[in-house]
Amino acid sequence: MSTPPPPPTPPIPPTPPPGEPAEWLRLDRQVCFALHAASRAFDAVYRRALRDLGLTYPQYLVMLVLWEDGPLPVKRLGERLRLDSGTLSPLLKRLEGAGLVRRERSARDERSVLVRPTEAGAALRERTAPVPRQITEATGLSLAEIHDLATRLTRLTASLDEAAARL
Amino acid sequence: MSTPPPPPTPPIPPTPPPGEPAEWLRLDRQVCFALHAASRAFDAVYRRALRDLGLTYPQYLVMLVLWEDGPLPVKRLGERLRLDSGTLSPLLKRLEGAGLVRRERSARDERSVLVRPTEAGAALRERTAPVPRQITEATGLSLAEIHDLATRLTRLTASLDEAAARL
DNA sequence: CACAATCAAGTTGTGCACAACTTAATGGCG
DNA sequence: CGCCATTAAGTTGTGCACAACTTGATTGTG
Repeated sequence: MSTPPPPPTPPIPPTPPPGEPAEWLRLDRQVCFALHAASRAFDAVYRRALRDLGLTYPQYLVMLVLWEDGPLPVKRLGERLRLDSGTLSPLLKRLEGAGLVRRERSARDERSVLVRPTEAGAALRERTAPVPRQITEATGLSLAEIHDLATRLTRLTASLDEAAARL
Repeated sequence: MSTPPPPPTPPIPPTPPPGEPAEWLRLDRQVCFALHAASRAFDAVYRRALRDLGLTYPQYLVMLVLWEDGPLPVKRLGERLRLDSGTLSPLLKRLEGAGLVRRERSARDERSVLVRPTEAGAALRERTAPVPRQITEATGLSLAEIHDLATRLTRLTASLDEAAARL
């Protein structure tokens, strides 16, 4: 290894008051560092929780959607997960290589490719049962807090999307 | 571990309340999707804000640290940013190729490499002045809300790190 | 009907992130 | 002193994410 795995030294002062416009730089730094770090920390926890199942975190998200919604065209999968074909195509190819999904071109619309869990893919669902609990426990948050956080983040994402469209 | 009182908690979620353990799966899905999506949305906004400067978001974070702290060895940079040499080495090589930093091996400790902004790198700082404001505005949040969010995320990251170490 | 615009997937190229490994310098301890 | 564990940085390989592009099917409009 090259650097400490979890020796987090968040560059954040103990109690920085939210204040004047001059604080923008510092606050911007804080929130972007914090979100970036949180996202990577989440990834790390999922990686460990999923490693025995042979799934990466994004692959797990794909399987979750397929388990809940059933077979979907790549397009819809991308809408659900906010991912484009440039990301999904190779990811799905790997899932197919692992025998977890099948891809079949739609007869109705030859452009569309339906992604469907295989038997093995469906069977894997049971083995993921302990994962959500592991994750929620790892957050150290109550269910109410998790729910609140998810809600805030969803709203934040909507604002950011809107702003990105204007840039 | 229970976290301190969920601060103001101004916005009550428009979605159903958190409930029993049976809700874990759904909540886990919500929060992991939400955090993943928020992180990517943030990246997208930064990407657009920084594109005329020729910086990626992680490169910008590196420059921010160097601007604030001055020349640092790769090791310390990695501690600040939670990144290891496997990520930093090629990133720094690109920054050096762009003429924004110089890397010089320490005479005192031949293992260590000091990263130092060049003139051009220091000059770039002014051009990034509008970025923090653009980002904070894109979030649609008040400074107090941003501060609160950053605090929560930092705590969350600490919990996740601790849990990851146990897995 | 023809044909241009649109659309779904896939491909290519760049960059980030991390695990596992290598290399070289350092420091500690007998 | 001599040797070995540790350390810093870099390298390699895998996978995700996205922009820009290609290919082939479909749709809409004259």
